[in-house]
Amino acid sequence: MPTVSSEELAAAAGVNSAKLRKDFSYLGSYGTRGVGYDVEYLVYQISRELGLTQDWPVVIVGIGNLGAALANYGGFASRGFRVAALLDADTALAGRLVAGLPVRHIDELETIVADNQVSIGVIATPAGAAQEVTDRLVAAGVTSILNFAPTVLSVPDGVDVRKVDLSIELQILAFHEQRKAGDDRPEPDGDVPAVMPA
Amino acid sequence: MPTVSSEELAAAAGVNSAKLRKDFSYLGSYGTRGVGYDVEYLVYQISRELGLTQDWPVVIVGIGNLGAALANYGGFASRGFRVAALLDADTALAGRLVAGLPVRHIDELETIVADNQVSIGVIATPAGAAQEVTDRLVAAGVTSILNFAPTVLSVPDGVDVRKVDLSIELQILAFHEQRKAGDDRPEPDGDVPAVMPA
DNA sequence: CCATCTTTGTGCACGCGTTCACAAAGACAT
DNA sequence: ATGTCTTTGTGAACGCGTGCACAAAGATGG
Ligand SMILES: NC(=O)c1ccc[n+]([C@@H]2O[C@H](COP(=O)([O-])OP(=O)(O)OC[C@H]3O[C@@H](n4cnc5c(N)ncnc54)[C@H](O)[C@@H]3O)[C@@H](O)[C@H]2O)c1
Ligand SMILES: NC(=O)c1ccc[n+]([C@@H]2O[C@H](COP(=O)([O-])OP(=O)(O)OC[C@H]3O[C@@H](n4cnc5c(N)ncnc54)[C@H](O)[C@@H]3O)[C@@H](O)[C@H]2O)c1
Repeated sequence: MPTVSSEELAAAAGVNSAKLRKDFSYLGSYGTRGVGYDVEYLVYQISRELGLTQDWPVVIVGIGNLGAALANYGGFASRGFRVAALLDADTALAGRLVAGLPVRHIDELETIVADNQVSIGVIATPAGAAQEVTDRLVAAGVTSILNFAPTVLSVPDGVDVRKVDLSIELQILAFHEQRKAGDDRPEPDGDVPAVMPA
Repeated sequence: MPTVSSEELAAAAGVNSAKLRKDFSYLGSYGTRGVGYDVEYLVYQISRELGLTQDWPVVIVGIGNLGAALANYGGFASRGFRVAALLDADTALAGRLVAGLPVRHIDELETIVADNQVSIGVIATPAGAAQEVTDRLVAAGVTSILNFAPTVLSVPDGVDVRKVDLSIELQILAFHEQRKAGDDRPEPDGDVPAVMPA
């Protein structure tokens, strides 16, 4: 039986082995003292706890540059996500195949969500349409939204929203970049704090 | 002079006002007791500290579905980022205009990075090419990388990498989704922990 | 069956970020 | 000027996640 110790896993992940064991302990006692963890069983338990053993249908709304790129992304299917439908308001797009799926009109949203029991929606529309699309998704029964539009969405309690914003990612990089440059070239005026958390 | 209090800002941001004041204090004492913060001056100081007052040239490598979508993203320029060049290995793409910029061949990478003092690179190539592209970017002088390819990149010390992974965003949503569903339908067998950190 | 050896599971202590609470600062009115 | 009132800036307490350290579990060999 192939096994792995918390020490090996911790080294591979670059974390402390005690933290790893404590995290695993929240899922139950799946290890064998003196031996380690049964790899296959551990993978299954973690997958189950993370929700990877079930199939999650998702809809993508807004099949423009970004929406099409997302639809083509293979990492989707390989992690248990199935694209139930691609939706767009543009009637000229309707029926066109993107990543092997036909683009359907936004007015089919309610039917598609209900028929496929979709609980996760991806928004790749322009910012101006994002709130309206969100409201329709929520009304149709979607309770998790991944938002790529640069807007803050308001949703009722019980609905989760995650926002992906390229600008913020770049700003974080730029911030560290500035600090790297500043280390050997301190600001001449004293308005920069002497100490600041990293 | 338009001002704002830490209490107002905290309410708007949904955080504790003391935390907000302490955070601001790391940038210096820009507030006036009994009044609040001068909005314009505060915005400038925060912008400067975050590196938003300077112009950051970036290169995007891999102008496929995703790379083109990123190049078209307007949020780039509005936050002080300037796309210095679009690079791709496909010679058929060379010269084609994407978002108003010509696609240039990957072999121009070193020259472009040096000429424009590019310190930030965005990788949107297939996973198989990402490490090779990274190595060339780093060798050319890039010290911050935003990676969209589903691979872990290895870089020397001093180089920052941020990874954007749609699958993980969806997995986080799916995890919470599963917990929502599980609240009213507890698992019959006892292998689910009674308590677990949110 | 007992001894030994490895590795888990976890109590406890430490450190850091968050929050409380208040003295000091400064605006503004009288 | 002096007093009052608002809001900052920060010392101190609190809470939580991380890491240490070790007893208990269980495999393995004699
Ligand atoms: N978060 C990021 O990093 C990032 C990166 C790039 C783009 N974006 C954002 O993603 C969104 C899409 O970008 P894009 O480049 O694909 O834009 P796009 O214009 O190419 O595509 C938008 C699509 O949405 C459709 N649409 C418009 N209104 C709609 C509605 N009410 N219902 C359904 N569909 C509708 C349009 O027909 C179009 O096909 C934009 O908001 C953009 O700012 C975000
Ligand atoms: N992180 C995410 O959420 C997410 C989403 C979608 C796609 N992706 C990933 O982004 C990457 C790009 O996706 P895509 O759909 O645009 O793929 P794509 O195939 O449309 O584009 C890839 C581009 O990279 C170019 N390329 C290949 N090798 C290169 C090299 N050595 N140097 C320079 N350019 C090279 C190709 O010519 C092509 O134009 C993939 O790795 C994909 O898995 C990530």
